[in-house]
Order: sequence, then C-alpha cells, then structure tokens
Amino acid sequence: MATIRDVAERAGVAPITVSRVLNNSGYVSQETRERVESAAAELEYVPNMLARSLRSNRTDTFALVLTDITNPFWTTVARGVEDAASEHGFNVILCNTDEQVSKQERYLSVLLRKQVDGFLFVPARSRTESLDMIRKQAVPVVVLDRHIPNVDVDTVRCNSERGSYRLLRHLLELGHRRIAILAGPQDVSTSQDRILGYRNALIEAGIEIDDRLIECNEYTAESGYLMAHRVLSLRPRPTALFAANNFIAVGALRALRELGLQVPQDISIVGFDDLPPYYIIEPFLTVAVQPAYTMGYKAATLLIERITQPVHDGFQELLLSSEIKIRRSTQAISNGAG
Amino acid sequence: MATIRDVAERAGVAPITVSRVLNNSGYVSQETRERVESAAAELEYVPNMLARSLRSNRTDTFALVLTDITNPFWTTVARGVEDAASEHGFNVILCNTDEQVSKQERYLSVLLRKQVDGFLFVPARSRTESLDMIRKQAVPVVVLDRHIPNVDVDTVRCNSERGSYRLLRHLLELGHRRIAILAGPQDVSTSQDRILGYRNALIEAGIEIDDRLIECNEYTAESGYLMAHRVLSLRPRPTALFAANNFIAVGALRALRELGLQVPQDISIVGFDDLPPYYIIEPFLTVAVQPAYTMGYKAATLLIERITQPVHDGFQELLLSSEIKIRRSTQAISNGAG
DNA sequence: CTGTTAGCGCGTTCAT
DNA sequence: ATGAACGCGCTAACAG
Repeated sequence: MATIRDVAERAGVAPITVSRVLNNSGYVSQETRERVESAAAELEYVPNMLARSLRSNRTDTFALVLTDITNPFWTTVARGVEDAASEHGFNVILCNTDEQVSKQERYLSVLLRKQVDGFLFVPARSRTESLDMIRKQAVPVVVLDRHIPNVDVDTVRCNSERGSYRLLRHLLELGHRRIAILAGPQDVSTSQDRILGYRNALIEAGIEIDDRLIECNEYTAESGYLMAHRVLSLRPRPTALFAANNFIAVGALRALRELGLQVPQDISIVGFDDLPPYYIIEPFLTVAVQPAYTMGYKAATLLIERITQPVHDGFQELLLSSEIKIRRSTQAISNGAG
Repeated sequence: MATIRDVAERAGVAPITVSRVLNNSGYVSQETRERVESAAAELEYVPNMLARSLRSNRTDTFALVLTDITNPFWTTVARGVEDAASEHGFNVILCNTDEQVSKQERYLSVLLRKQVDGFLFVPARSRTESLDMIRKQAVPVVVLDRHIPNVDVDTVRCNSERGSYRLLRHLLELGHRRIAILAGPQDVSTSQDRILGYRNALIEAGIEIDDRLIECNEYTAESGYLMAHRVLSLRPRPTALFAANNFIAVGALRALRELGLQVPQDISIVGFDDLPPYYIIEPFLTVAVQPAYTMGYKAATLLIERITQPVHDGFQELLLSSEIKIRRSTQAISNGAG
C-alpha cells in the first residue's frame, strides 16, 4: 500500500504538496498537480482515512442507528439520510438494533471508538442511558422519529398523536364506537403517542375507554397477527381496528383473512405508514402516512449542521405531520355489525 | 474527549501502562491496574480506534457488501455473518448496493480508504473491475453467493444450477412440458446458473427450448409481476412457472391472482428461497431453499481466517447445496390444461 | 506556490 | 513491573 510519501517521492515534491493536491486545499500549480496526480494513479494510491482523521479530528462519517431496516418505512428514511449525507460529502454507517437495547449499546460504543462525527439515533427504548453515552463524549446527536422525555436534544419526528387522532376521527365519523388499537411497544414514544391520540379522540367523542381494546406488543407482523386475534375474540367484537404501524397491519390482515372477515364489509381497518404494493394484496388501506424520506433528509441535514457548526443557540425539535389517505379499508358501520 | 495520557496522569502512571491495562497486554500489578481502571472510568475514557488502528494496521472490521438488504434471504445471510464476526471480535460494516455498480464502486472506495481488514463481497454484476479494486490493494476478499468467471478468488456460494435442475425435474415428473422461467438479471451468475439448470433439465427430457418462456429482469417483486404477465399472455399458456428468487415469486403470485388463476389447480409455480410467512398468503410454495445463514457464517469464517492467517495455499471455492421443499404450489398436470 | 516542523493518540521496541 | 523514545500516515501552522 503506497503512502503519501511514496507519491511525493515519485512526483518529486514534498508530502504536503501531495496532500494539497488530493484535498484541493491551498495553491498548487497546474503542472505540479498533474505530476502528483499521475504519480498517485501509477502507484494506485489509496489515502488512509485513519491517519487523515486522526490528524484532522473528523471522519466525515456519521452513524444512522435504527431499529428495523427490513421495514420499508425505515428503508425510505435511510434513503433520505443517504441523500443528504452525500450532498455534504458525508458517509453513513447504518446500524440495525432490532429494538434491542443491548445491541444498541454495543453499536454506540463501537461507533464512539471509531470517532464518528455524529449520530442519527432512533432509540430502541425511551430510556436516556444510551443517549447519555453519546452526549458524555460531546458528539452531536439528532434523535429521530422518537421522543425521549425531559431531555434537551435535537429531534426530528412526526406528530404521532395527531395522526392517530385524525384516523380515529375518521372512524368515529363513520359511526364506529368499538375500535381496537394494536400498538407497538409500551416504552416506545411513537406507540405511546398513537395510543394517546386514540384515547383522546374517544374521550372527546364521549366513548368510554375499554382497556381490553388496547393491545401493546412489537412493531412486527407476527405481533400484529397475535394482537388482532386477541381483540377479535372479544364480544362484542370491535367494528374497527387501528394498526399502529405497517407491519402490524400486515399481521392483522392475515388474522382477518383467517377468520373469514371481509374488509371493509365486516370490519374496518386503518394503519400507520404505507407498504410497498407487494406486501399486501392491494394498496387499499386507509392510513396516516409519515413523510419518511423527508424525516431522514431533514434529520441528516440538521445533524450535519451541528457537526459543521458546533455552536448554536438551543436545541431544535422538528415536528412533521402525517397525511391521512382514505382508501377502501374503512366504511360506515352497518346496523347489524358488532 | 479524554486521551490515554489524561488517564495516565490521573492514575499517576505512564501512558504505556494504561495501554497495557486496557489491552490486557504485558504485566501490570493488580494495584496499578485498579488505579488505571478507575481513572479511565472517572474520565469516561473512550479509546480512539483511529489511533490504535493506525499503529496496529488492523481495524478489526470487515465489510459486507450486498445487493438488497430488504430481501429476507440477505437479512439471514447477514445474521450468519454477524454471528461469525462477533465470535472472533470483528465488527461488520454493512453496505447495500441495490445491484448498482456505481454505488458498489463508491462503497468499495470508501471502505478501502477506511482500511477495512477484508471484504465479503456480493458482486452486483459479474464484472471483474470492482473486484480488482480490492485485490490491487491486497485486502482479503471472499466472494459470496455469486461467481465471477476466470478469477482466482475465495468463494462461498450455493449450487444454483443443481437446485434449479431439481425443481425442473419435479415439474417434469408431474407431467409439465411448457414451463416458463422468470429469472434475474442476465449478468448475475445465480440467474445464469438457474437458467442453465432449467435448460439442461428440459433438454434432457427431450423438450425443445422455447426462448419466449425465458424471461430475465431484476430480482424484485415488480419485475416478477411484469415477467409473469408476459409469459402468461403466451398461447398456449405455460402450465408451470419457475420464479428464480423469492421476490420474483411474490410478484408472480400477484399476477396470477389478477388473472384469476388458481395455484396449483390452474397453474403450478416453484421458487428459489423461502419467504417469511407474512410476505405471502401462506407458505405453500414449492421451493429450493439455500442455506442462507450457513452461507453467511461460513463466508465470514473463511474471510476472518484469511485476515488472521494471510498465507495460504490456493483459493477455496465452497459450493453448498439447496434443499428442495415440496409443498402445495405444484401438482400433476391435468389433461385439459395448457 | 512550495517546503519544514511538529503532533494527532496509540502501541512496539527496547531499556530499566 | 514500569517507562522513554519512536513512528504509524497524514495535515495544521508557520515559514519562505
């Protein structure tokens, strides 16, 4: 592996001149530049980022730590992050925690040692410990998608409570009174917020909360399947389901199929976040859609700003809104239902 | 950010002693060790891997460069890789190329500059250029899943031709004669091999190859959907479909649904690699299943061996075999079909 | 426009 | 059992 010194010797200049050519920093005559460039090419020189970063105190790399890369929502977020990063010359290291705090802590520790310039962080659970690991080292961090209570930190997320509330309003306007929510983990803020929106809408409508209609579990299809079966075994049966994320919706639809319940004739269902066409039979689900790409893009842009302009006044909390898409999975309640 | 020197000062020892404590190298008295450890804890010291790696010429990190992390097949491979890596104290950087050579080259370049210790490489296309980038820098590499012709390189993959052949034998034994294959990209070896197995089985059975029954496109559901519609518009219509990967199968099943064709009554279908239960209505597909986890695990183990024991005699080519799982998507041809 | 010096944080080598 | 000196590859700071 050739070093900058090898290139310098071959080009008949000092190492620093090679550095200047390769980094486009400082003045170099056209002729010298060409000599250096061809020397580098001939030697197949590859700059050593370890050395460069050690000297410059920058890796031009930040981490995107998220919870489930197989979920198309996160894939889209990641695309937004990548685009913003590459526009500013940053590399992204993607780490998948599977919602496990242990995996998350291992990643954070490795990334800190590797001196990443910053973190885009989707906390696996709403605990503050992991975040503190980062903040103690004074590395910039933007919390993405989720909220950690009582902590001053830059955040980009979507208003889950409001999205949830609006979905519920839609169902209530269709005459539904017995509505179940299949939520995510109890200690994840998006799940809490969606439950909150659900409760508030029901209370506002003068409907008593039935706790058996509130299920909490993982943000997965398996979990959605199980939760759906539980609430559908209740009598009177709910006339509408609210799946708190896209994978839960997939599992719930499967349960409905098994029970021979037609959507929307026999039961209505709404969800949070879209699915690519091939995950379900057809894109017919009424949903609240979060601006996934924008979330990623804006969060990355903010992080990069924090990295490149460390001084700032106060933290930002960016709260985006979701769009309600009414499709064919909801209909007015029929008199015989329930 | 505290450095090793800060810790040394606080503990009243030389930096090298701190180094010895943190790396468990050399002799340190129990008392000194404890003083150093508590000093490190108090200062919340985080070792700088850049400096360490620059000195030691190792990053204890290798890259897994693959083509589609959203595909459960690759997710499983990645799990095998991660497990093998963590057993040996290695970190994995996962990079997703989306089958795009440009993205792939950008990643390889960055990773080389970051001095990764090795590559687990799924070439986006069967070209040798990208691989040469790595080999010129004398970084260990194991090619995974795919074959690059006429190149001496360690490889771990599955025998696609044989898996394909056996699926075809199964269909032929059920009496099918008009069988379409929905394959992946023409320049990806697994796709080529699956077509080869298809052709050989048909030729052996004395069936003339109809080129209109051989479709090539991406390894995606969208592509599977399009290819299925094309071959299903032919007359006489094929009596069986062979989807060359799991996502193609998802798309093909969707097309069959649209056309109102029942599986297996109206048409048989076989696939390559399983899908988690929630991707399709039910796990009823007859498939060739590759040992995804083992592929990842073995490939990572081989790579780590190459990294830690650079001298070896000759390259290895590990060829695993797939298992045929006969389920309910295939049945003997009825006389009226076609 | 180009070069010299020094040092980023760490671990190897050799000394004590 | 502990420490001093040095250098990994690169670039900031300061000449000239």
